Amino acid sequence: MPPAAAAPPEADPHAGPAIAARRFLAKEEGLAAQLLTPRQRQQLLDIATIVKLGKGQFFYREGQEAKAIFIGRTGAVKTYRELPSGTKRIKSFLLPRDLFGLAEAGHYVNSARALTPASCYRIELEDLIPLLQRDAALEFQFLIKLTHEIRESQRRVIMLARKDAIGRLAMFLIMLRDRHVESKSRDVVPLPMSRSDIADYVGHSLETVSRATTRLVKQGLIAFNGRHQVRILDTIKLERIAASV
Amino acid sequence: MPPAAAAPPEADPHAGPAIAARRFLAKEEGLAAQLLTPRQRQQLLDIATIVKLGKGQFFYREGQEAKAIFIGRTGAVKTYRELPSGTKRIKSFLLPRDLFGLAEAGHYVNSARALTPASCYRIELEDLIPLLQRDAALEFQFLIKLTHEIRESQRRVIMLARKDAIGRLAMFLIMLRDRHVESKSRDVVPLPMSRSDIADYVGHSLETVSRATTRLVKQGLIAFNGRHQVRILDTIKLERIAASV
DNA sequence: CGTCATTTTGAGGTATTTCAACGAAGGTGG
DNA sequence: CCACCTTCGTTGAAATACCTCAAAATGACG
Repeated sequence: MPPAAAAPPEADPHAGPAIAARRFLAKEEGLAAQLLTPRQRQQLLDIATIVKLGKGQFFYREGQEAKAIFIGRTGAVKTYRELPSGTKRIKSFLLPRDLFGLAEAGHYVNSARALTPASCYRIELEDLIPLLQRDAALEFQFLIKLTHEIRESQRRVIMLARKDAIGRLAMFLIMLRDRHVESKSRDVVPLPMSRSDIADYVGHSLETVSRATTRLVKQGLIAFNGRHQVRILDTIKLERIAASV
Repeated sequence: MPPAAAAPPEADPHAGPAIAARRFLAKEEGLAAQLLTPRQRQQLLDIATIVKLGKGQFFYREGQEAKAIFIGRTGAVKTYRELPSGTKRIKSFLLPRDLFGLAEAGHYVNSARALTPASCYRIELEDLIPLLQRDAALEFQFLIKLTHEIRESQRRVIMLARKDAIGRLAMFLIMLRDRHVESKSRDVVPLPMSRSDIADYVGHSLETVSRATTRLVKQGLIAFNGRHQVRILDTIKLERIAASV
């Protein structure tokens, strides 16, 4: 999606919430980071600390008191929830610029763990809330972020509604590619998560995902550079598969 | 979920957005209608018209220009999207108090159709936007509504991740029961939608859903009063099935 | 009360899951 | 730096569950 043309939220001091409403109701596109003014960005940086974690380490765990929110900076993070049965359900994969750490009733509802060495901005709620109180436009940017969550969730519903393994995988790959905007070659997509994480996310067994990737490779649509990097060889066909709902 | 204890948003005229932020970040519970002050409610009623439609009629169709939002009043509504392949994908079922008609780029992204004779409040964006501009707290109530959408979407993801038909159906029924707060007996749940709508929603074929309901009936967990009303006979067991992820 | 759409039930085909074993990769310690 | 060990990924075969096609039964509606 091309970024929505949007007047800077701070153009009119009274416009913040109002524009917010209009945007929400119109479901505008746009990542918060892209819409932040330089000053807003600086304000956030001023109160943010940078947290660097090694692969497998936790930013926070399910049930802990939620004192801060996080924004991806480098690397990749997954959030998930342990289920009574012991299995875990992946909730989402977070890349740079993604906001995570939203809580329910003051506690984190899932755990956030680094998939690769990762660094994130950590912003204490204690510092953030007063800032948002003063800047409705900035607050709005956070709300925009939430709409992002809605959309991701809905895309995932569409994906999960498909019954064929290859279709789901194709959608997953396309989704990942579209989120990974790091210039370079658009068709080389990093796959920082494990196959079993993918399986969890797309709602199939690990083996099924493995077989599906193998089939895509054999059909010449994708190729692997190691296990954690895919190169999309035939975008057209892959997109066709992903779109053929 | 019990309604969140919340100070009236209008207590402090400047508190609107700030409280909004805190609530969002803390993911408080609560339906907009429950949090609206009498005055806000009246303001909305003043600009709302009531639309009554017969079963099967459309509140709006996919692609139409979005000029108004709707809030369920009586009856049930479904929103769905036609897919290129001709099948339709149910996006959600709307009950009284539910907000729907959010647009993307000024147009409705799905169609809204009455499942039963239904009436809804219709609020023209033209009238709503200025009102929201004046009342940040009211605006916030609309945003709260959106978080509701996030949550429903996420619950659905959990449901779709399950692989067994009975489990999905059980979750669906519990979900519906929890949304249908109409006092009376909590265990009699109206099922205004068709089996094929359910099938679409839970991501299975119509026949599979039918077989799953039959099995639940034979196990004595539920019983039907006609096709559009279920009575939950064994809440404990049904919830156990729904929860056993 | 009859017609039509919806739902249920049945049987066969197919895709995924599960169980199991093998192979590859990554991490650790010697 | 290599060897070992553990984790992760691939592949195979059998079992299971769902899907599709088809026909009968139920219920809705005029």
